[in-house]
Amino acid sequence: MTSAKSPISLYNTLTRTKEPLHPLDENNVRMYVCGPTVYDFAHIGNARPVIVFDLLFRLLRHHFGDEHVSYVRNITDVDDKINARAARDFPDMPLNEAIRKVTEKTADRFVADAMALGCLEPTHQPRATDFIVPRNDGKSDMVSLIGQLIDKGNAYEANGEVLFDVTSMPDYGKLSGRNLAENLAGARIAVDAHKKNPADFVLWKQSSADEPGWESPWGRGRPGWHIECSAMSAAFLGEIFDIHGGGLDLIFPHHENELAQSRCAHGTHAMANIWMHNGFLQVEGQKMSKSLGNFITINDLLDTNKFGGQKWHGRVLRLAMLTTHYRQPIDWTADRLFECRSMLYDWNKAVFEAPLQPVPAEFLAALCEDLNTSGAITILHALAKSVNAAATGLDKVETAGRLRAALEPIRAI
RNA sequence: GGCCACGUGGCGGAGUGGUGACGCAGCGGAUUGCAAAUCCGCGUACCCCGGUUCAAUUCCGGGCGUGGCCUCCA
Repeated sequence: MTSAKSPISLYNTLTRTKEPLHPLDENNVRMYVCGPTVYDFAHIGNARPVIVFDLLFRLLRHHFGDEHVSYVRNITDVDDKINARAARDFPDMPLNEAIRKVTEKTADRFVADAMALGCLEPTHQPRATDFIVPRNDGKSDMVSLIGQLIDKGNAYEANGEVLFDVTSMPDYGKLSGRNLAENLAGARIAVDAHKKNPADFVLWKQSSADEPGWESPWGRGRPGWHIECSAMSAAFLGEIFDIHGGGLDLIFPHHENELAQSRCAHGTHAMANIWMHNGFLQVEGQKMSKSLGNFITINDLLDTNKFGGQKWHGRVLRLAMLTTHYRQPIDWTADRLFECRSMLYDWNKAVFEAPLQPVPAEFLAALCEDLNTSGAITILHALAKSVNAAATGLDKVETAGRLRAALEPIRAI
């Protein structure tokens, strides 16, 4: 009776329903989340998946045991945007050196931001550049994966590129609900002459002498965007794992293509069993963009007065992000931050130094229901109220301990 | 144009086929020397139009609005 846990149920983009989580291996529950491309400081929109999936990571750890959950969040440090940024910011430096400067600085900042937001370090935080060419330890790599796809007839070489042939996979498009034929009929896709099919996407492209490149059977080049996640997820989580997460915008093409690559290369029926996607964020009712001047980085919020006229503690940002269900759109406003700050203030006051109690079951139950953070917050309010209203010191301490358990170890909120 | 979400009280935001979650702000009261803190009470919300139903905010259809994706954007 000690572990009368609620089952965890999660909304699966693949099936468009909420499903109970049945891990392939309860001793190693595996989750992969697409991390940042490190060409610029992470903005507040980037923070959403970081926080949401950290919450899920914590919930899984609580549920299955800290040692029984593997969470991989990659860092994409090879990308043409990075190259462009490096050339812009360090015009006098050799490109490779400039790139390293950009990616290291940005990646460090990202890791620091995530920590400030109360996130645990993922179990593994691989960098794409370490998984391009075959490795000494035999972990999955991009070049080998591409080779397998060619061997199996899912990819072809053309015009110096290696392309994935989408027609080689009968149910390509299932995740994003896209019908290949309809897409083609739309004719809004620029057709590259060397592609067999306009929807075919790049696995490997050649690099010019001044672009970063790695040796491969198809010449010196660099990987396409999607293949890195196929390689890194397989490297740490195997061919099929439990949960794959990311932002809504990644469903197509990124996740669709990742899934196609992995399944075809491995000959599996699935890449991940549950695909989760967080909703988008707006700032003060508007789409966030540099041209509107409302582009705001995590660092701006933590360390400057640019938003709401003051700095914000990471816990306030975390709570603000979780007041709205992760699949809903969220409007990021200063009012929200002020409100969340006062909520935290009230809870912290109620908690004082009470010894920890077990995490309240109702609280966990809310989170188990597809991360119903609003429901969980309601429980916290109720607990804080009980603490304040408790007649005896004993009740007060006990309830405060339960509140503290919800606030601290799980740091669900 | 195609596909997909979403639309709840002043604000934020869950949820549900049938007695108005929860929080913030506001108002009234209790307590308090005053204040703070705390507690109690107060709001008759679910975009519009049809349909199904004894009953719809909740299901179905249409409309309007907002947002997203449609090749590298979380």
